[in-house]
Amino acid sequence: MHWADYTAQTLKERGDIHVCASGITPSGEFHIGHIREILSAEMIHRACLDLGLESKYIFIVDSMDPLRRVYDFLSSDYEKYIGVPLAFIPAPDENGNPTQGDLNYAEYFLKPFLLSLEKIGVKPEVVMNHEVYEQGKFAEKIDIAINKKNEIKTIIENISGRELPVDWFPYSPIGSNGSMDGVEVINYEKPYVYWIDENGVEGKSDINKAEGKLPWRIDWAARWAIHGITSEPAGKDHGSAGGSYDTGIPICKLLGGEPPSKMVYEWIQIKGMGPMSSSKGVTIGPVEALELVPPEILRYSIARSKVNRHIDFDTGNTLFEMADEYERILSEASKKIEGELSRRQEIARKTNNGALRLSQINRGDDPKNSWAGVSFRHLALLAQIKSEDSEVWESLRKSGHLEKSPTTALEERLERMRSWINGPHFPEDSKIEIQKVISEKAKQNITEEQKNFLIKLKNRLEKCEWDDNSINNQIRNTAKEVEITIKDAFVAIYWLLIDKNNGPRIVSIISELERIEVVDLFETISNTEN
RNA sequence: GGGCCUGUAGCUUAGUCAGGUAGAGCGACGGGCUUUUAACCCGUCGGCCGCGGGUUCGAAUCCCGUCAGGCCCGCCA
Repeated sequence: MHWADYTAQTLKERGDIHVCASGITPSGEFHIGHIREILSAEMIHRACLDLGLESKYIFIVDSMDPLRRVYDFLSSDYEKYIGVPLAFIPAPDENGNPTQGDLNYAEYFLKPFLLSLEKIGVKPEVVMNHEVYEQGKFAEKIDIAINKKNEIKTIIENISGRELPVDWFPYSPIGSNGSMDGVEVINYEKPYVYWIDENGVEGKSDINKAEGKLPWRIDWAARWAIHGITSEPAGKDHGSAGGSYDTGIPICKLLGGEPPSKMVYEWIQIKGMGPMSSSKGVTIGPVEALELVPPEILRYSIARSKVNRHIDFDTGNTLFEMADEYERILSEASKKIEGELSRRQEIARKTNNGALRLSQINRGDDPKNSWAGVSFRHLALLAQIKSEDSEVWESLRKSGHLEKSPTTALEERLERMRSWINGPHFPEDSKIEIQKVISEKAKQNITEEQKNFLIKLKNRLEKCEWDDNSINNQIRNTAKEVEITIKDAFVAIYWLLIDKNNGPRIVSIISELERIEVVDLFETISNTEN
């Protein structure tokens, strides 16, 4: 059974109404790791619906979280905003300077991310956390937290093993300069928290407004209660013993809520580069990813892995494998079952089908409609030697991959394939560049005998039938005639045509090219000294 | 120091929650397509399931121990 279905089944025991949630702090560019946060919850949500439960999916944006420090992509002008909630800070421009517009910092980073989510079919109910504070929905929980300050302190200290300062207070008010840093609480009289900030200014914060916030560990527990969250997968940073999930559970109960059961997902890493980190520039943005990877396959990359396994996000060779795996599972799903399946095969099939189902952009879409019918590898090959899409379709019809017109799924694949090929992530060894003239490297690698062969071959290619069969025959016959091995003959052609000593079946490539193009290239070899 | 996760074929892994003869993909190798490498098709090889103990008629699966790798433990999610 797929992990999302399994989770949904577990949730069913708890009740019939569910709220699945994700929470992310918009402190910088969103990256592919955040997609896992989102999709883990969203897939559970879909699985709940598929199980006949009532469910909604909310995406809580931690817009009330303060700016921690001046990140590398920000100018030093942001110094003054440290400690200020992200919703109350102006968005940066492309140079990292604060802008004058209406857009705040949180929205600035959120907006493009939401667009990407739309493309992968995620339609969350977006909750801006600072608005929840503004609406006074946190007030009751803040009041309880302050009244039960010592109990909460004990929970945090016992479970996390961390010692809190003597003047610790379960609410951080915003001081006179807008920052929560260095503000000391001096009194609480519902609904006001009285404080003195680092400039010596005194003031009060109304807990019914966004004039301060709960510290993270309590904030999280409080929102479970406020929104009635029943499922919130969290990154493994929260999952370790004594982490915020562990303290959140008893705190949530203390605040009168029923916490979700703990679920921890592993992180996505970029292959060979360790964990995703905005500050180190080790990121692939969802926007960038979606330019390369079809949306259902991006979803599949999350759906196929169990939550507790880390994912190596790799835009190189493994992308070929993953995309082809998607196609394969898809075609297996529609195959008729022959004979009895063993229990294990049954499980595998169910899991795969679950992954396919949850990978669809729109819930309920038939996975079969996303079938492209061509492997990524083959498409990559064609996309590189055919500049016009129509030529690609023509070739696919010839090879029997395509009957009539390409499906939308296939058209979109080709479009992304082209941006993948032209971008920096396409694997070097999969690149095929048809040469216009013989390269220096090729000259050095081609012997005198091979050169003779190529010149002879050119003459024949000028007039032979232009199909795989006769081109191949010309090559073999010519090789025989000049007495070089078939292998040497092909190696020479590879060097001339693609500047490498091997590659895909070269005859097929030649026949896909225009005769004139090939002959012109062959022409350039006769002018070389060896 | 505390804890989490992972360890199954060369590589990526399924199967572990519900114990019942170890599955798949890729790669490699071989073959087919009058063709030779990365399009298509078929086949073969390949696993003391990290190691040691225990429970059981039976363990990859449960229990204990052990080793190895990855990761988390600041109001950073």
